[in-house]
Parts: sequence; C-alpha cells; structure tokens
Amino acid sequence: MSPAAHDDGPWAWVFTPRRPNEKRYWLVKSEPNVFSFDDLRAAPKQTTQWDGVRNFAARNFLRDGMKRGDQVFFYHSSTNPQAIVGIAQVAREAYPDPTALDKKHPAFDAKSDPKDPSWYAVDLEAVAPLAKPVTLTEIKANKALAEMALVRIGRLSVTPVRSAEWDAIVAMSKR
DNA sequence: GCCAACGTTGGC
DNA sequence: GCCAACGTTGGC
Repeated sequence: MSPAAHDDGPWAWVFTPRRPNEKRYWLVKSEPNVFSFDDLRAAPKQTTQWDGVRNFAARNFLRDGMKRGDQVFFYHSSTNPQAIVGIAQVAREAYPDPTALDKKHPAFDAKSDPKDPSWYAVDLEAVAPLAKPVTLTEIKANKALAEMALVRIGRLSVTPVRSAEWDAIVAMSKR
C-alpha cells in the first residue's frame, strides 16, 4: 500500500496522519433484524467482531482509517425508521476477516489469498445508545449535513464522519 | 480496455 | 416490491 493509494476523492483526509490524540469518527450500518445496537450491548464485553465487509471502499475506511478509540455511529438500515441509534468505539484495529478465510463460512471468499487477505474486520464496543435516535430523514433535512458520506455514498456500510458532523448529530440526539 | 449484463445495497 | 446507484464480471 503506497501512501498515494488514497489520494483521490473527497475522503482522502481520513487516511492522513493524525495530530497527537486526534480522534476520528465513523459510521457503520447494520440491519437491526440481523445485528442491532441492542445485540451489541448484549454481547460479551459489549464487543463484537465487525466482519463481512466486502466492498473495497468500505474496506479501506475500516482497514486504513479506523484507529483504536475512534468513535462510531451505529446506524440501523433497511428498517423503519432508518436511524443512527447509538455510539460505539473501535476496540481493536483491523485484522484479517476470519469469515473470508473460512471455507465453511457463507462469507468465504475463494479469491482472497490467505497470505495477503483482501478483507478485514475490526472489533466494535458499545459506548451508549443515543437518547433519541437521529433518523435519515432528519439528517437529510439538515443542510449542515448535506456533504455527509452517509448521504453522498449511501450504499457504503462503513463511512467517515467529519467532527462537525459528529457534533451536529450528537446535538440532534439530545432530548 | 470497453462496456453490457448482472448482482447487491438500501431508500422509498 | 420497485428501482436507482454502482461495483463486479466477462465477452470481445
């Protein structure tokens, strides 16, 4: 991986070096009937392996962008209403996704070389639910969030969040 | 290397 | 359930 690999695009900044103690922000999506924020809170140590990402852009955010301690919005997709429902954090940085390397697993990828794996996972730990979920409708109605990756590249399951966007959404989540 | 066909995601 | 967006695949 050359340093120039992520130079293109509006999200290149998420791969740049950080100031000391700089924290960055992310958003992950999950269908709540598959794995909900409550499921995360009920998991051992309120932590789970965030695996199964099979999109290269999402993989890059997850593998090269996410650092331990980064804060992560947990978004419920394909449900009514779609909304950010909680906050998690990166408990373990990227490691090869075991589900991609396990022949018996439905998410096994035969094209991924075990010596140079294509796919990565992180561990996410629940921090707290939002007092009030922030819906996609509310996000789209807020002009300050018009450039948010969630809005601009809606299909991606892992997206960066700017600190100003993070703060705006946290404010929207207060009762 | 182009591009049509196909598959997936996820909002509506 | 439909379909827009877009990534992947494969024929040429």
